[in-house]
Order: sequence, then C-alpha cells, then structure tokens
Amino acid sequence: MKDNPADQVKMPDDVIYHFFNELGIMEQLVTTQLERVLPDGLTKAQFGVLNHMVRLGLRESPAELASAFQVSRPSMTNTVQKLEAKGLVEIVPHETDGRSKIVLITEAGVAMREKALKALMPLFEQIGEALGTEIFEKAVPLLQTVRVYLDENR
Amino acid sequence: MKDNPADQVKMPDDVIYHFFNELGIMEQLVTTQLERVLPDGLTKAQFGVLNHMVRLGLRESPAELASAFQVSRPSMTNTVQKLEAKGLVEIVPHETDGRSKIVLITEAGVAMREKALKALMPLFEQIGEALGTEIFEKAVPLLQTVRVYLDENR
DNA sequence: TTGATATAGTTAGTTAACTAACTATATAAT
DNA sequence: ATTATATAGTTAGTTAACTAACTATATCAA
Repeated sequence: MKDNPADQVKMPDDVIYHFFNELGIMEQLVTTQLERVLPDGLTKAQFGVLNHMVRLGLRESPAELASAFQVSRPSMTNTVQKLEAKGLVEIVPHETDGRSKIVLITEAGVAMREKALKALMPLFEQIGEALGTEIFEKAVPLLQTVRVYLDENR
Repeated sequence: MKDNPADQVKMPDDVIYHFFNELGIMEQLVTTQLERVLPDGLTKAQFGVLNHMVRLGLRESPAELASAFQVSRPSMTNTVQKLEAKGLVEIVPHETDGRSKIVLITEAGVAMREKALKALMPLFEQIGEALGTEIFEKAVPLLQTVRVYLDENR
C-alpha cells in the first residue's frame, strides 16, 4: 500500500522541473513588484527595452529586440508602439532594407529610463542589503548557461 | 564627451536587475517549450497544480494553491475550473469553513500527471544530458532564497 | 450580540503575451 | 528574369494573467 502518492511516479529530473517551477513563481513576484514601482505605467517589457537600448545600442530593429528578449515579433511591435506613443522612442524606416524599421531612443526615453532606475533603486538596495549581491553574482552565470541552451535548442 | 551612453547612469545593483532580466527571458522560453510538449492542452499552470497536489498533498483550497504558486486568487479559480472541466480535479465545499472549497485530484488527474511527466521527460533528459544536473542543483537553493525573500517582503 | 474587519471565491473588465495569417520586401535558385 | 522561399512588421483573434469590486462566511471587539 502506498501512503504517499508521490512515491508512485518518481521524476528522475526532478531538480530541473523544480528549477523551472521556482523560476515561474519568482517571475510572477518580480514582475508585480517591478511594475508597482515603475513610473508612468511603464511595464517591465517597456523598461527592459529602454534599458537595453541605452546600455547596448541606440539603434535596433523590432525583430532584433524581439530576439533579445525572447518574445514574439507581434509582442515587440506592441511594446515599441507603446513606447512610441509615450514619445520615448522613434521608429524610422531602415535606410537600406525596405522591410525593416529602426527603433531609436529619444531624449525623453533616456530621461525616463533614468527616472525608472531611480524608482527601482530602493527595491534593489533593499534586496541587496537583505541578501547580498554575491547570491546574484553566483546565480546569473548559471541562469545564462541554461538560457543560452534553451535559446539555441528551441 | 561620452561615447557610450551606458556610462551616463551606472546602476549600482546592476547584477540584481540582470538576474531579474535573465529570469524573465528564460521564463518565456521555458513556458513555451513546456506547453509545446504537454498533452491535452495542459498549461504550465494546470500541470503545476496537478503535480503539486500529487507530491505535496491531495487536499488543498484554491487560496492555498494561489499562495503556493504566487498567482492571484482569480487566476487560481480559473486554473482549477479548467482542471475540473477536464475531470482532473474535483472541487468540493470545505467541511467546516463555509467560505472555502477543497480541490481534490481525481484518478484521471493522477493519470494525466503521469502522462504529462512522460511527455516532459525527453525535454528534461535532453537538458540534463547537455548541461548536467549540478548546475540546477546549485541554482535551485539560490533561487529559493531570493523567492522566499520576495515572497515575505512583497 | 451586534458591528467592524478579514478571508474565500467569483465576476467583470483590462492587459500583454501568444499563434496564425496577411502584406511587403529581400534573397536565392532555375 | 522569373519564380520560390525567407524575413520584417502588422493585424486579428485567443488566452491566461492581472486588479477592482462583489457576495458570503468567519472572526474579533465593544
């Protein structure tokens, strides 16, 4: 007789599912907390694009952004159009490729990114003080390894 | 003169945001890949509930499940109602608390969870073979630490 | 014991993802 | 040169999250 139904099926790669599960739960928490403090109704996705463009390049196509954030092209269309409506980016035609567009961050976009960073800072500082940064420094390379694998084998 | 705009604002807790960013990107990838292989249109959330109930208890209220997965109560209402419509759980009134209900996994629910596990196995095995399980064993406690903190301080 | 406050579940409405399919342009192959 | 295939962006429709607000029940305090 089995008292504990969990004995019935053992998952060999339990730890991998467990990892994915932790991921999902935390992602919910993080998204909620970030969007609670982000200014002007900026979503996590919108802030992500602004931050990405300031840090890694001011000129990228929606398709490149979609690929960088692993969202669908329609989702990125929506995100950059929201940013455009707020005056935080400009969307212009690609110089040579008639299919493509280029997303350019505006002065207002750079300013909004800084404002958003300031708004996020207390949250990050609080977390940093409570947990230290080493835990994140350890975790990031692990996450990157898994993410790169999933990305390449999707 | 600043050639690199990223110099303009330095984010002290860069690594924490980087961590959150990796998390979000990976979560997208994971959800897509899990739901691609899950049987009978089972969502990640639905499978999560089935798996949780088999492993950690066959009797829980929707509110307890919502708390365990860090989703809103309306979301969990939706998830368990979908499972009920598929005959994978039963939802019965709480014996003593007139406000509450209890979600009970059915025989079909247990079977579906096993079927889903079998469907997920190749994906997990592939990942396990490519990356090893140590990386996940290292990452899970780190994730748990952060998740517990976020959960307690939300 | 009555009134105030909290909790469980649901309903209604919104949002931002998704897929499928469409238009337009580019690239490759015959 | 023409045709086939691939890529970029958008549109349309679906889905599963969310918040706000409602009903019902429970708990706590005066």
